[in-house]
Amino acid sequence: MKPNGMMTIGEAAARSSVPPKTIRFYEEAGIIKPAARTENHYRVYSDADVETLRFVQRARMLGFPLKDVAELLELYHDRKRASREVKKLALKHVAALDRKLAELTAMRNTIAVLAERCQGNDRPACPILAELGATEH
Amino acid sequence: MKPNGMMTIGEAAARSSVPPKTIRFYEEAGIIKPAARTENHYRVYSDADVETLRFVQRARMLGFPLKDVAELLELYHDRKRASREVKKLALKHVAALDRKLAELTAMRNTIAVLAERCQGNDRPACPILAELGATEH
DNA sequence: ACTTGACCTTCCAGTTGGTGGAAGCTTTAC
DNA sequence: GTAAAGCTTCCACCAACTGGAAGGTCAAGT
Repeated sequence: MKPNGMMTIGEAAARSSVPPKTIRFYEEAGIIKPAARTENHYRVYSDADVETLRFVQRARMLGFPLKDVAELLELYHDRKRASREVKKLALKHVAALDRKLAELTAMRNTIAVLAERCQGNDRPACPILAELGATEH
Repeated sequence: MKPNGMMTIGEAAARSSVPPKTIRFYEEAGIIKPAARTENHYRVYSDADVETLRFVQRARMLGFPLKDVAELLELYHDRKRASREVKKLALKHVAALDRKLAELTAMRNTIAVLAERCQGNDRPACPILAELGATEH
């Protein structure tokens, strides 16, 4: 564990697992505060900034949209937050994931069933194309 | 059932459930062949074109990426195709869907577990934020 | 001292699959 | 006759980055 220190974007990237390009993008997008600069315009990051970046990274890995990540970050830094707000965002995201899962599962099963019925040989007959080309539903 | 007839993009859109904008986009993207034109530059569609659009629409509803839709369409119009090719595309897509499903399911479960442990009240304590802000993995 | 390579900076383009709107021409309906 | 509806093209925008070009800076090696 190194003590507090300022670092360049490259090191902050290495420590947070967020690539430099993405850090700049988050800054531009208003997800994180603009970094301080050295006299030669290099961005400078503190350990606290790295923590923030890690937070963003974890939230993204859980699939939260960036807008929600920004809100979560605000709540994270607000000592007077109500956990109700956080839970609301989390449950909203779970609901969105459930919708997406249902959609993808339906697709997957439809195609898998069709593929199973397809011979997969040299001949043209194919239930997959037949289904896609069906005139009637 | 109307007999064969030429129609404008609006009617083709209505019959195929693919909006005019999207039809033009598919043409621009090379998914479908450029439509014939009248002397006043209006696009003209035949019943066969509508069939093609419906094919594209169904393939998209099953989540096939546009590139794969283009390939499927080519196979669909090739009487000498091997169903092997079609099946290969279908199984590749099933595999992609399975990967996505695994990813989303993992996200969903992680967040659901965290949310369950969150009181969701006025107070700031929150396992969701705690997890996102965790210094150690 | 100088050069090379690895950083950093900004800006622009591309990705995927469309959607919305502006500006302008036709055609249709009243 | 005129206005609404529908057609045309082109440009911009959504998410969430990623890649590359052009140029500035800095540390190390010779």
